[in-house]
Amino acid sequence: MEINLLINVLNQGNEQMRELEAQLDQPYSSEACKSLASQVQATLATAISMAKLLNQPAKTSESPLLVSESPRSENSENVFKKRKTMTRLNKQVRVCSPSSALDDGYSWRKYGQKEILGSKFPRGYYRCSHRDTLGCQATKQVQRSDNDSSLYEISLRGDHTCGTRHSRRIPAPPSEVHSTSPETERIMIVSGGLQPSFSLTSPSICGPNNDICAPNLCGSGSEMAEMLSGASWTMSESPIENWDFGREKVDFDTLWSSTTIESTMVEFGTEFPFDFS
DNA sequence: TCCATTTGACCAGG
DNA sequence: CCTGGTCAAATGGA
Repeated sequence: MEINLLINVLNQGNEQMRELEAQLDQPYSSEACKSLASQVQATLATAISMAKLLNQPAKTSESPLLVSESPRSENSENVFKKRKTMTRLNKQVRVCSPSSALDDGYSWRKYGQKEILGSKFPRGYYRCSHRDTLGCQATKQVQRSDNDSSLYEISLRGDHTCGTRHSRRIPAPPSEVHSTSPETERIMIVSGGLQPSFSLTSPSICGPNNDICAPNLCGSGSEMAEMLSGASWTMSESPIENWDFGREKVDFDTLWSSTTIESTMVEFGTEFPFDFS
C-alpha cells in the first residue's frame, strides 16, 4: 500500500468535488448531481479505507510535529502567565483559508499574537469565548504556513466544555468510540502538495436554503481535514441513508457495500503527517 | 456603551 | 537571556 495511491484517490475526489460544486446551481434531484455525489462519497470511502490500510502500529520514532509535553509542566500549582499548566497539543490540522481556521463551529476570541522566531508570519492565540462564562478552557493557535502562505496551521489545546458548538453537518462521534488519545490526535491530512484536495472553495455543499444537504460533503476545509484525520469521525456516524436529494432517495447501500470499510474508526498513527511533497 | 481586537508588557521554562 | 504563551490596557467598530 503506497501513499501515492492514496494521493491519487484524494486528487480524484477533489476533482469530483469540484464538479459537484459546479452543479450547485442545478436542481438537486438531477441525475448528474446524484451521480457526482455518489462518486465523491465512494471516493472518500475508498480514501479512508486506504488511509486505514496505511496506518501502521505506533512506531518508535516520533513525528517531527509531535509536540512533547514539558517535563516540568506537571507539578506546579502556580498559575499566572503559565506555560506550566498548559495542556498538551490535542490536534493539528491545516486549512486553506483563515475563515476555515476560525469557523469550526465554536466561538473563538483572540487574546494575543506573537512573532515566532523563524516564522514569516505571526501566530495568533485564540481561546473559547465562553471561557469566562462557562469556564471552557479550549484554546487554539493559528499560524500561516511558511512554506505555503495559503495554508493555515491550527493547533488545538484542551477540550470544549462549553457545549456551545453551533450547527455542524459532520456529526460528532459518540463518546464511547471517541477513544483516541492525545497521542493519536496529532494529525494533518491536508498538507503540502495535496492541497487543496478535499478542501472546498465554498463553505459547504448544501442547498441554497439548507434544505438539501449531503452530510459527508458539507464543511469547511478544516472539517474535511478533521473527517479524514479520523480523530473524531466515524463511518457509522455518517448516516448515508440520510442523504436527501429532494423527493428521491439515493440507494447508497449498494454503493456502501462495494467499499471495503470494515471498521468504524480510522486512526492514523505516528507516521503522520505524510510528506506529500 | 459594549465588545472584540490589538499590542506591549509580563512571566515561566529552557 | 531568549522565546513562547498570556495578560490587560488601549483602541476601534457596531
